[in-house]
Amino acid sequence: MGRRSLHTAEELRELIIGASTELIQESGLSGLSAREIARRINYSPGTLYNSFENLDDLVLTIEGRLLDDLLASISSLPTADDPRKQVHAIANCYLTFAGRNPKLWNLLFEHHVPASQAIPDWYRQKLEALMGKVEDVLAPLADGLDAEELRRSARVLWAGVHGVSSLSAADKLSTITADDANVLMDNLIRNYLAGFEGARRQPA
Amino acid sequence: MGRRSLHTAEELRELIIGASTELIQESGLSGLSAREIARRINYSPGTLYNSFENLDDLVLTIEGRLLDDLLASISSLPTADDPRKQVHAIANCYLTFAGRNPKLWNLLFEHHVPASQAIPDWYRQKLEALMGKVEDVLAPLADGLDAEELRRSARVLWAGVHGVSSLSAADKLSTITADDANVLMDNLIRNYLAGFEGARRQPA
DNA sequence: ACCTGAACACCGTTCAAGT
DNA sequence: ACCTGAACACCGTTCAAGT
Repeated sequence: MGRRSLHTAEELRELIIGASTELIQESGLSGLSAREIARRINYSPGTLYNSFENLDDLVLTIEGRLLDDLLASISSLPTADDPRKQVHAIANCYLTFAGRNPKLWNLLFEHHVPASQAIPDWYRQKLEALMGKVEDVLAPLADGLDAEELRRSARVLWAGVHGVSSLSAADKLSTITADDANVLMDNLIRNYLAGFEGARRQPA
Repeated sequence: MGRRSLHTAEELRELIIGASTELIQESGLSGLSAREIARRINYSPGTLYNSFENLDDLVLTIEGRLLDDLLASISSLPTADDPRKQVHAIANCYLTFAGRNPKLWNLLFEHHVPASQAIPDWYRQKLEALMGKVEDVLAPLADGLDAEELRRSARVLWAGVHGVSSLSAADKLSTITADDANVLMDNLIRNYLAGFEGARRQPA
């Protein structure tokens, strides 16, 4: 039929992202298909390739939005009196965010950019911004620790939060006692912070 | 052509598992396909369905072998004098194991059994055995903690180790300073254990 | 009983052809 | 310039037919 121009390039891009997001929410990354996206927005499959290089590109774009949204959530957290509570609050924010839409959140870890191509710079910057938030809340507790160790610890804590969140969501901790993720998360933060705060007194 | 009986049912099963494992090692779960497996073992695609219900069933079988292998590795670890070193040793074992074949190891977390069907009991038992190992090394440091908290802590620590291992392997921690996973892992265990051991002195 | 190969209902991506 | 739809090279799974 040729050109239709029912939507601007920008609108079309949003249409595609919207349909893809819904598809993933319904049935995960494996449920995403170019042909099904096209069906849902009433365009032919080929059209997607005017807006995105390929499905990987599209998925990476959606991942970027997720990171933005989480950063916004974390940024809008009220500041607590106790710095420890701040750390718990961030972890809780992560947990709530991931729990609100598990399949979408999983995208960040299920989807691997082919080893041939590098992770884009804008993606790395979003991660960096998120890590910065964790460093910020950890900083008041890190008195006496050098910057590198603080930086490292923020990443370790983040990884730990991720580990608890993803394994308990996937039911891969074999928790017969039905510990929910919140309890596990609390255990992680509590114990990790105790060691972190005590690090000055007995250096490794 | 009809029946060939070049291999017993058991041999055929192993052939399929072997080819699948290689395929995953080469190109991950997304590189696995029934047709490609069949090509490699010189059978027709349909034959796979005599040995396995479907690809999910096959993948789950491979996951089981992985868990078995890791359990064996952990079990053959020499006992150290310091219980803390034992914990580090297990984490290191995990890291080495995952690092030796990242794409294969990733299977355990990329692959999700469809929500419709339950995780098989034998799978859960393998996880349980692994968790038991962690509990065992944690126990000497847990004096005064109730069994439930020990159980919980083993799972939290395991999740943390997993988080560090997987995020750093996937380059998703945005570690500009090239901290390798070992350093991050050491940070996690050191800080977590400090809190864990101190838990009796200042209860939550 | 075991295995094949065609069949069915799907994929991602490209690109000549149309407007 | 934008979009289509056919084409190409793939999928997982089933099942009648053959030995």
